[in-house]
Amino acid sequence: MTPNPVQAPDVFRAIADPTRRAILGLLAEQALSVGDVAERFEMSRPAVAKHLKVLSDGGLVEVEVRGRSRINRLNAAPLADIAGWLARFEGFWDDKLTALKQEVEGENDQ
Amino acid sequence: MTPNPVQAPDVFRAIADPTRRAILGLLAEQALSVGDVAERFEMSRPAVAKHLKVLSDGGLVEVEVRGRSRINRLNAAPLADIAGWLARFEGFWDDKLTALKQEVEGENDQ
DNA sequence: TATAAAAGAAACCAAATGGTTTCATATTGG
DNA sequence: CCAATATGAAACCATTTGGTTTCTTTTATA
Repeated sequence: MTPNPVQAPDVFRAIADPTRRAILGLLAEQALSVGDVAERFEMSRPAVAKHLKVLSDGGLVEVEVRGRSRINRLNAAPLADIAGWLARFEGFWDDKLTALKQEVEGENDQ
Repeated sequence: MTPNPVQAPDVFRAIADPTRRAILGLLAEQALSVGDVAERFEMSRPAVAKHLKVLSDGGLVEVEVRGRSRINRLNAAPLADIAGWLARFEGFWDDKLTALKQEVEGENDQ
């Protein structure tokens, strides 16, 4: 009967949009109110508020109601779902990119 | 001249759809023709073909034309872009989830 | 050489997405 | 208390998305 469709909060969908990824980048630096986030983008506040809703539906943003403003705070934990999914494919990355990745990680031998 | 606008092949968008993620999982096991992929899903072949196009636009699938059939092969390399983006946030993951991720990674060999 | 198989292409559709503007509500400060 | 502030909510819109069906083209093969 599939009793609870419940709409799996889709973190993959949440990060699909570049604006939302930029918002996450902002929130990684500091928690911000809706208005403060909106100031940094060339779109209306309601548009930004919708993006924030998608992000909080995906569990990536937590909202602290503080008087008349809502403070949006990054919760990166759900990104682990994506990392977990990616891990399946790590064996398929080609040598060049594996090397690049290792360089980035500071593991430069040979 | 900005010679090649080239439409940044959006790998984030490519993996946003669960059907497309499932297709990538299939192709990780073996390269498949369009029809072979479509057989595994409860949707029409053209629908699957469209998903494959999004994946190849995102660089995640390479097509080898072989007679009248097109063999679709996983190219996981662009997933490194996602891994790179994720790396920014690794400092924000809590210990429990880091442990979970490592567990998932360990399952690969079994 | 017909015919069947594999896929592409096009037209179409409903729903979701990403944006807008306008209005309503709650909270704070003077 | 009243005005300004911060946000939510609703209505609306255009485009994209994810799917369909139907038709065409290409290629292999009996």
